[in-house]
Amino acid sequence: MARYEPKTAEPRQQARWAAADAFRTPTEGTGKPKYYVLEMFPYPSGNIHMGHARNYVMGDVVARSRRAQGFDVLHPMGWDAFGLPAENAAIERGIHPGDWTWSNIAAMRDQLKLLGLSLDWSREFATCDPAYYGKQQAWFLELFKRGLVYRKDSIVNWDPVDNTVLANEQVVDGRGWRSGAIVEKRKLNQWFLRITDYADDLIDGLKELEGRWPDKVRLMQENWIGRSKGLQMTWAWAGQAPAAAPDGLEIYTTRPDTLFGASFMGIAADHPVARALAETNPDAAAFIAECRKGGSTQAEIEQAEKIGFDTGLKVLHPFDGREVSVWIANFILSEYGTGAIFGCPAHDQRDLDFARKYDLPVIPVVRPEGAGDDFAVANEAYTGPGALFHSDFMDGMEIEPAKAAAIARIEAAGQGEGATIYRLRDWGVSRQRYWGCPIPVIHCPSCGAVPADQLPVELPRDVTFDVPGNPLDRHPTWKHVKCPSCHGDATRETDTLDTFVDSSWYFARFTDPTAADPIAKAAADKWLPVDQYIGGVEHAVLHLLYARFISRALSDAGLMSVKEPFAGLFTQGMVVHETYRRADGAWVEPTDVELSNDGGRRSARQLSTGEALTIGDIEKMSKSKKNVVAPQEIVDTYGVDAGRLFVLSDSPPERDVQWTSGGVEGASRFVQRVWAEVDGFDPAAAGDESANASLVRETHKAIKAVSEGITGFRFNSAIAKLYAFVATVRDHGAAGGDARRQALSALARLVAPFTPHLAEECWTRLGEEGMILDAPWPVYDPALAADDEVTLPIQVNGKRRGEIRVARGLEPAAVEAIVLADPEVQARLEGLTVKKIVVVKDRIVNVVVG
RNA sequence: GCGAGCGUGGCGAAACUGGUAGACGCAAGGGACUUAAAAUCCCUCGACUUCGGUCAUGCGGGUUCGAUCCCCGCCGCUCGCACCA
Repeated sequence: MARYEPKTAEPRQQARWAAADAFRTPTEGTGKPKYYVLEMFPYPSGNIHMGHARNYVMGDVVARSRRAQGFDVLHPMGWDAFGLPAENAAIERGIHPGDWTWSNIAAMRDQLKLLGLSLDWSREFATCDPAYYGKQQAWFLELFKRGLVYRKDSIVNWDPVDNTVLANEQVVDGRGWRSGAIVEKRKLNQWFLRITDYADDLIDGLKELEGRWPDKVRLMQENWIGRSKGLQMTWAWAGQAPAAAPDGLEIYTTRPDTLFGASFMGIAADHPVARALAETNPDAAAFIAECRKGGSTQAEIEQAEKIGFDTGLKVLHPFDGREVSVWIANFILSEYGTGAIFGCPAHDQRDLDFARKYDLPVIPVVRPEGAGDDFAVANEAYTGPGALFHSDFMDGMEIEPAKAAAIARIEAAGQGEGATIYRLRDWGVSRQRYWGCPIPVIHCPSCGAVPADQLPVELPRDVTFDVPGNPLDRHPTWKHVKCPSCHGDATRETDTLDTFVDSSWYFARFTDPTAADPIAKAAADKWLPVDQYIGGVEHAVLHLLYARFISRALSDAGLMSVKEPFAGLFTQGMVVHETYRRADGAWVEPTDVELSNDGGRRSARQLSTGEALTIGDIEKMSKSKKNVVAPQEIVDTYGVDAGRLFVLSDSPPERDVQWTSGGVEGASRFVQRVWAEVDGFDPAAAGDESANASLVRETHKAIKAVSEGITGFRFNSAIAKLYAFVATVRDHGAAGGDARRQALSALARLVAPFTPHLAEECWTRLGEEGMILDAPWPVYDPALAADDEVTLPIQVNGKRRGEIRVARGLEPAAVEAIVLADPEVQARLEGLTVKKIVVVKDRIVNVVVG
């Protein structure tokens, strides 16, 4: 009997699939239902790591099993190829970002192909290809025409050394992540997409994804959009109105019921009234400067003391007409609501902290049940339920009715209206970067911003990175063009699009990647939505929210029909590994480590130096900690199938999996065992009748368990069942003939999604025609899986005391009789009174005694 | 601070909607084969035990014939958001 040799078998099967063009997506009407499986496409950093591999293997298990179940499967792959690292490579190594990116893509494609994934490579594209981003420019202009794209001044994080805007995530402790320079706030004219137009729809749509998206992700998106309902209203000035807000002070509140508890007004340091005051009042200017100095790190915000500045301005209370003073306060956010609030210290902790510091009145207006007129708050604001008091027309009302009453009164007086506001802001998409999709707009001194008339607007290749800043800006000719409208001298927009734009529609382009239109409607209508999307939870908000938004916007523009792009979402865990460290603090990679285990005490030694190592935390595989295992090494040592199996076998897919060499060796042993069973099959041996029947039963149980494990995304359980099933097949040495053939045939088809190369080899060895790829999924027959006898545990007062074997489906009354007649049970019950017997059919018996 | 999730052997974990806790794998121990090693195969493997049992799913209560699963209160860890009015 020959050992299974992955080294020869795997390339052999991959060549077979390639020769048959086996993974090309069926396009003609096959009459089969469609299934679109997609893994989040990678950034071409140059290397496929284990995290990628686990992600794509999961997708491949889904794709291969759906195919076997009779679906036409679309399973494409591409490259999210624009972005900063390419420019950094250009700056550091003098390579053109395009060359760097394309050579990385070539390298990664080769690595990916080793994994034996059932991908339709004919649909591959990279977002940095003008054939892709030109189409993106086309729909961008369509949204521009429809008013979903606009320009406005906005305050951005500006890195003065790199001369560029930084995303919030690129600012670490107030410094640029790359340059280390202190980040400035700068006002720039930027392009925005009106995602806030879709805020409600994006929240409401989440409801329909219940059960198909992780609750966590839906919740994160809901919080991110941050819808709140309240009252937007204007307070009239007492005395002379400041020029910056002649009509009064506009505020937003979610607690209009507490209006009678107002004791001060708070405005943000950036509020127009505050800024105007600073021009004439040096103290105010100094205070505002102080506010701006406040750090932006989390710890600093947490500890920041609430400080304020009394402007001397006063407004009139809308209900009782008293005067309320207006303060500039550091804890008011200028970007949220109107940048101004009314302070109600009794029922808001921040307001209370502020009021205590500046000795402002604290007026409780909501009291919990049972509290009297003397209800007061000390240093903790009361935010619980209760009834209104000290509140005139709202006295005695509960909070919700009081809110409605207050809003009605303000609306009747024409001082404001009920309003819903969002935390979500419009999406700023301008980046002062070369390696991105050019924004296809031409600025004309007389016509303004005009859509480019020639698409694609291609990036010029001849750029340099020797000076900081955007090379498009200083390119000698690229930006100088004629206005498409008046044909006068004009300039191109030199900002490029945020790379999240590139990834917000690629799944639609995959349905027909060479179409003349950005999205080929017929193909998109056929394949979308993506039935199963798989990727990291780190994209829970940004990427997934942007993609949902763009799908809605493009649908409304008539470019596609599906508003909710991902019908099913799965977020997979990371691949983690132990870390090893030398006494001098240097990290050591696993290939240079020898582990030993002395009666449970583990120790590590560096192979190259012999030095003792400290075994450190288990962390995400990363270059900096050197705890990386390359897929290539695993393929070389154990074969792809063992690696594919192991990344899914040891942990539930949504959880992190710890890579261990012992684990992958276990997977490799399983591969050998499967092969040994198949290779040792002797069709001539008929087998023993009862063993045959038993093997058929076990086969059908395995089909059921593995099938359910795969569809339920419990790959680890499915694999455990496969391990157990192989042992079962082996233990049924007395079974042969058709029963054994069926068992092995089912085994091969059940392992196929996980270890496809092995499965093909087995298929051929079993004498089957063609490829297992085209074989149908084994069918589970409940009648064949059922045992005719079951084991019933017998409990006495809930504790297990024994068991009996009875015919399956035996009625409770009959079971009861058998149990009571059982001598062991009788011995146990001696001297006791049986109060009750609970019999759950085919499950358990519980005798309750007193 | 707010929100969500998770706590089960030495380790990763399993247990379908409340019904035999620890499947499967790793590590460990013992044995077979071998001149030896590797590989492979077999056995043991939650704790305690007077060997009949007893205790065990973070801790303390509750509901139930029966709780890893449901409810209440703690403790711990992880993640997300973070002065959002």
